[in-house]
Amino acid sequence: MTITENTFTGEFSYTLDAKGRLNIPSKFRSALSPDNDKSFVITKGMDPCVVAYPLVEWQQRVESGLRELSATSQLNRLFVRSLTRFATTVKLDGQGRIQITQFLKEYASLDRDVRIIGVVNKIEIWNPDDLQRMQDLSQDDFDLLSDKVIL
Amino acid sequence: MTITENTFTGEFSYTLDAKGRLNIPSKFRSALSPDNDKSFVITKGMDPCVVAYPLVEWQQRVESGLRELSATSQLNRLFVRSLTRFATTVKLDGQGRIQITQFLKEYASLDRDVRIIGVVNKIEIWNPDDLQRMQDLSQDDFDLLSDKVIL
DNA sequence: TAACATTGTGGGTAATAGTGGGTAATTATC
DNA sequence: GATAATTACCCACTATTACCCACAATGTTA
Repeated sequence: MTITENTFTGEFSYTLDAKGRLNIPSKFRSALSPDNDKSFVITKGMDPCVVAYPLVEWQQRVESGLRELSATSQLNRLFVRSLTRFATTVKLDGQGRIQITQFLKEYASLDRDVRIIGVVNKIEIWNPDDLQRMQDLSQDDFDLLSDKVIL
Repeated sequence: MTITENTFTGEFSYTLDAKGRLNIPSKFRSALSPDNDKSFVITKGMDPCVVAYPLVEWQQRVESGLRELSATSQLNRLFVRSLTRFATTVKLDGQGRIQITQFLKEYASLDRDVRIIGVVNKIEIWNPDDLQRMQDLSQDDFDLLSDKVIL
């Protein structure tokens, strides 16, 4: 399998059932490398959505990054707290679903229908209405960033 | 084999069958280098068409660039989302066909008859009517571009 | 020119994915 | 420590997808 591990793309519609369980798209599950122990870390996104990192991605990129931030700066302390406070490790059940915590459901106003999108190294879980309300990039913004990728 | 790998040229007419499958021209399939694992990444084009990149092309040019962008910047988040949301990795089936997602079919208004064109490092999939409506370049346009390429 | 291989297209069937619900195990509450 | 609430695990159903086989049309080779 040449597909890059722990890399996610695409948008999918799923339903959050009465028990608060949410199916993870099969494509995302198979992209998850085995060392993740079928686990994600879900937390509050910077946008009004839930963000899910593969467990190792969270440990290696996020946690270790936060470790480097000096706690003498109040800004740093607030930032670290905002990310870790609501972070929970969740494991896929036999059917490939995860459990979304009550707090995160409310934060992202997740009801029954949700939209799941892959954002390269992590996954975002949105209320469809909120996602649609997100403004598009202007051409100027796009031009600003277009040297990062070659389409 | 004298053809350059992962380089596509020419225009072809194909049909999207009832199951949403689309044949990829044999010439394009044989131009696809083995490390692509017979896979493309299909996504929304800037024009009203579907664009398909060889998997490694997408990984090297787009994905790796996006990975470097810090998600603490809102602009970056919008940018990454706008590129990955509509991107799906698809693999050729035994007959050399790919599956076009519902969203992309609607976006490019693809019905039964489609036109597939090679655009150097990627492939575009068009509704024949839309493609015809695209105007050709004028001499002025050519002049504007003349310092970019040497023909 | 006849035999053969390749290509584009269609369809049947088995496997998989998404969803829902029951029950036992675990955790929380009083 | 007993009871209630929550979670984890198992089973089940349906729709979709992946895989296989088939065939006509075209191109290629002997």
